[in-house]
Amino acid sequence: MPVSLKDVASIAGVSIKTVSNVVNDYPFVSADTRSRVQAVIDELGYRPNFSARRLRNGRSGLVALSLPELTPYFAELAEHVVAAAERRGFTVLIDRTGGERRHERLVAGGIRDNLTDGTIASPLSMTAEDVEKLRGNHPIVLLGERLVHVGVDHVAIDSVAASQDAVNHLLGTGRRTIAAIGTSRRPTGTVALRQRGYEQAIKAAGLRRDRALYGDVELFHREPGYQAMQELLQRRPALDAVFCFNDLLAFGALRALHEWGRRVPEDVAVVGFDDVAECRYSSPPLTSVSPDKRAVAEYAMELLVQRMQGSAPEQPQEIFPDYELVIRQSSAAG
Amino acid sequence: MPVSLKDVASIAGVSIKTVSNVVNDYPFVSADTRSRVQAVIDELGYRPNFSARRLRNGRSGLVALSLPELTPYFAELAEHVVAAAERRGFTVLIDRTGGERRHERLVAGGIRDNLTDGTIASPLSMTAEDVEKLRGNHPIVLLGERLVHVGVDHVAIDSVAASQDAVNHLLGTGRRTIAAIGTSRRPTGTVALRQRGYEQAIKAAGLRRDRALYGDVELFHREPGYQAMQELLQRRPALDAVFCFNDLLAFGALRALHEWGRRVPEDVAVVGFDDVAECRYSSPPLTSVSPDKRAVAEYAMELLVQRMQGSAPEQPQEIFPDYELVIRQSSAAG
DNA sequence: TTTCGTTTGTACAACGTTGAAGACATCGTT
DNA sequence: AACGATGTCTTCAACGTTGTACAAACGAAA
Repeated sequence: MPVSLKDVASIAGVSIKTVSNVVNDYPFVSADTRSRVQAVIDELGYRPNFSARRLRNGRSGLVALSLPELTPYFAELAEHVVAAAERRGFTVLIDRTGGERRHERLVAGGIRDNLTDGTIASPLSMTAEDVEKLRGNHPIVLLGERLVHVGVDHVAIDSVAASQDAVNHLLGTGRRTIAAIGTSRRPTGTVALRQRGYEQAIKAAGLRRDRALYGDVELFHREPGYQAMQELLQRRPALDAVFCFNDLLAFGALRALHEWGRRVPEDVAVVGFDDVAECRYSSPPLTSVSPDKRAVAEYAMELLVQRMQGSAPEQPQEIFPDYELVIRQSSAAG
Repeated sequence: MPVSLKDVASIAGVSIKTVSNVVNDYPFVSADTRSRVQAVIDELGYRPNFSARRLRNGRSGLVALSLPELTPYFAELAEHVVAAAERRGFTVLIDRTGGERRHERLVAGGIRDNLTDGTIASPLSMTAEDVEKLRGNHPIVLLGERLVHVGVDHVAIDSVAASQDAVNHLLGTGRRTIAAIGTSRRPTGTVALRQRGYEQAIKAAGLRRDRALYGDVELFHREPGYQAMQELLQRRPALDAVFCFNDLLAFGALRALHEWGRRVPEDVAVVGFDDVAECRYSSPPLTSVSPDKRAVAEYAMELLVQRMQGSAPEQPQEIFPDYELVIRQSSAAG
């Protein structure tokens, strides 16, 4: 049923290769032949067979984007990655891992049996060894915090500095009892860095570290943020600020604060991380660390393309795109 | 560099086909041979070549999900579609069309040169003819409102009834001056249906249609919702309810109402559409029409699989999954 | 022992495409 | 007139896989 080069060739009265040449804009085809062949192509509605092409020349033009889930931050990032890929003639295949290590390992292995030419991954639970062992020679670029000692390119903003900036901003508006939501007993990856930034800022301000101000959390979603905020309010009713490790946690926290009758920002200031679109419309609008998502996507694609072309330097690259703290009402001076 | 069947075969001392048989769990392979071959496969880290397989047997195991953009509703829907596909052994390739007709037409044509086995699409600007002409015999299932007279399967909740329910609910809490946000001068697709539902409910309640209560909008985003709400408040300061054609518009409207000092729900009730996660955390939490997204995704995949297998009935199917109106604080009795 | 059926393995061709290499005109030079 | 250069098109092989058809080995039944 599908139309192949052969069909076009036989009708146009030329060889298969000539049709192929027309399709691929090979220069040495006479205008006459070209238009004649093109007419038949249009007539029959020929479309190149992707698999055959890839089988022959080893490139699929596909790039995998592997994300834990399609939450707002990742969705916004994905939009930028798709755009960046399109500019370079690649198609993005978005793979949702659910943060499961088994699935993520599959991805590092070249996703679904070498279907794609390269992978941009934002791993949650994958370990350094997983990446090392499984990627083989499949080009891969990691988004988000670096897994220690992994010889792989990666692109991420400086989470420690950004977190410090966020907490310093809270300190600057006179807050002194600053909680954190998104912490963990055994912090790894992103959590470890943001937690470190928080602690360094607290310490630098001469405040003491208070474990009761840590809102531990399993997932970076709204509901856990809501829960954590409630627990914090029970333990430390006098807290006057919260730094949330991502925006969703902050939205949950805002709801809890509202229910407890705490005014934001008068009683409690709140800062988030990621600066998703929702920040501008929450009540009150949320102050947030805003990574330059476009830059993250652009750098990631650029690195990946270099790897795929083999034009990248030997040693793994690390890129830290810009970020800024976007100050909104949720952290106005109390 | 990559390991092929040939490599495995030569090392294991069997034919290529035997290795293939082991890989594909072909029954008539002795346990002995099987384990020996499997050992070599593991040893060499063999992975089947996707393109070669597809070239040979005509199936890629890929399904395209074509969406205008990765806004919250589509992102949530995508999660469900990915899950539904995974259950059936398919991988989803998410394609972001940007709502551009040119891009959507590409998709209907079998996305990127028959890379996928089928397509689930949520078209924005594609016309009936586009679909008819271009899909060829590529299996396709449409999400969202039906394009008139298109002979293609489609899955969507009954938008007219759902909109009526939403407006009736507002009427039931005593509201009488009910605006709509998301309308259009020349409504098509989703907009047409929701607008019709709104108008029918208004008329059935014996109220008169008031063009000044229509908040026309270009995009279903937060910002246009915000703008539209402001204009409505200028034109009809006494309005006591707003029905928004999706949640993002409603979030924008909430912000505008807040800035104008209108209390929600006391002064103005607000209802949205889609019931995205954000609804439960907005201020106040947003009443919204909640489509059974899981069912939408499940039905769509089921239909698509049937089409791909050729086991679907001749005439195009239409499926209307369940929905419910989830009532939250934003529309509590004023 | 012969015969037949079952189990296990192999050889071959083909899927649609493109790179390499070459055939064949045509044309301008010498 | 012979020559190479150039432009245009073709032939051939190969990418890695699997369906088809068949061969070999084996055991059981006659």
